[in-house]
Amino acid sequence: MKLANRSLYLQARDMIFDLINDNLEPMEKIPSEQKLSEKLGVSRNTIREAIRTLEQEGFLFSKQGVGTFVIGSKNSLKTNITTLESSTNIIKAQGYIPGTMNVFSEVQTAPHRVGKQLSLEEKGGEVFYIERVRTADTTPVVYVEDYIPYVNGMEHEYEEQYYESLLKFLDKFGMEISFSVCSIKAVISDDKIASKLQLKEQSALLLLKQTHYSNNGVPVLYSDSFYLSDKFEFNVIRKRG
Amino acid sequence: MKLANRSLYLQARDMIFDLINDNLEPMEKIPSEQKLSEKLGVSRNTIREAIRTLEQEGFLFSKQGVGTFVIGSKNSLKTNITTLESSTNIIKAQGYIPGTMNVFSEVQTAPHRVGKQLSLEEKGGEVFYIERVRTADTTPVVYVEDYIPYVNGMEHEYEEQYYESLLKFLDKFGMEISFSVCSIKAVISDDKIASKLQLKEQSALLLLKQTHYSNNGVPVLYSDSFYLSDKFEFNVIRKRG
DNA sequence: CACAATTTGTCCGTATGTATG
DNA sequence: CCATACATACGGACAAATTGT
Repeated sequence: MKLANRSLYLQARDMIFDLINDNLEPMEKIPSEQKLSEKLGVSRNTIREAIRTLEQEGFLFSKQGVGTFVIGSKNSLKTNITTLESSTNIIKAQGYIPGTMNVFSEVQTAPHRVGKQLSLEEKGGEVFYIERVRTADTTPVVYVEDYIPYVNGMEHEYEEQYYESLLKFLDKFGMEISFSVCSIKAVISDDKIASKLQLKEQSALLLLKQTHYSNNGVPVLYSDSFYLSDKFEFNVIRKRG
Repeated sequence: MKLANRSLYLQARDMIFDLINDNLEPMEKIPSEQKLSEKLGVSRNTIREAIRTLEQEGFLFSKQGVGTFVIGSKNSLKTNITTLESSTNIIKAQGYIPGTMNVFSEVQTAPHRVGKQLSLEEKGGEVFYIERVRTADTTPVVYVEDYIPYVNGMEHEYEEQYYESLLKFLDKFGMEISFSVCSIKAVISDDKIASKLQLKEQSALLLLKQTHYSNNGVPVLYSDSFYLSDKFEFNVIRKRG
């Protein structure tokens, strides 16, 4: 009972997801696990996996003895912060056309706080530093500083084609990102950031300080991302412990 | 095989959690599911449930074919934003003594945006409004505005003992909060907030706009919380989709 | 108030698939 | 090719919560 390159429970997730978006309203009850199991021809456990996934994504919640209900559909939930997405996809998700400006990069010695996060203390501590401004419909909306543990010749590989997707660039060096540990802060624009983002007055920025890890648990990227808060909305479902 | 009032997999979770905090360093490998299954005398499925829970809490990550590793221990991870906690607990978690100042409350007509979130359009749309400043070691750190669908006589029940825990107050009215849908923004302090939080200069604030739901999926509380960002750190583990 | 029906939650066992070294 | 470890999938059984009779 094995199909496609997408596991059964993810196929079930997709079907339930479509059901939510096409036929159900927020707070409406979805069919029972038993019914879905029969309807989709998979075991109840597989359905539970699918529902669990949609719960984590913030679309559903379950109540023992009662049922499983829709929290929000595709359109009601914007950017879920627990899902690690490229700025490109985040900009797209908010309905804009993404672009890139003012790219600057160089090989440099890692600042102390960055070296610490990337475990570069012993070795020379060199990083490939990249600075970018991302735009939405040509308006600057995000300023990002990336620090990547330096690999010889890396700077020559970084070409215009990679401006838009750092993730693809990192893949080339066997640094596939799996997850990030993210600290969320609010800051007020200083002169540097105001200039980068072409701000006329002081603005509130959402700062995501992130250490990204490969699927081996090795830190492969540290980044500070400054999002213009009036243009962006991050969401999260918080559950009582 | 049923004990206590805490399910087996949660007991297993607790034991693995202790193992992490007492014996293991970040990025270290924990024993295999098989070993843990034998050691704790439960099925591998139950161990997987426990590990899954700790993954969601941001303490572990697993890699197929390799093992499961520690991301951070209790002390390295501060406030995980995906866990819904009272301000009281958040302040405690950051190492301060919590307090409350400037409590103001009244029954009022719900502002439009609030009424919409609480589905109060039809009925008169009255809410019990509460304004509080929370302190950490007597320094103001959070300003909160709460809106609760009004129940007759509610304002007379709201006494000093509930200043610290709105959750307990809501329990009294059968409005037990189960989860919240939270939108994260950054804002600059305006005159009102500056006065409430006794700020001398413009400050960056982390704004959590939250609609809280009971375990029946009924919205029972809308709140705007303004956290002084230099005092607080919210964390989240973001995983690639 | 008691009881049954429904629905999700927990737990077990087993088997096979997939990734890594 | 093999051993190890996690991932997926099936099946069954009973527990716990809620709702209706």
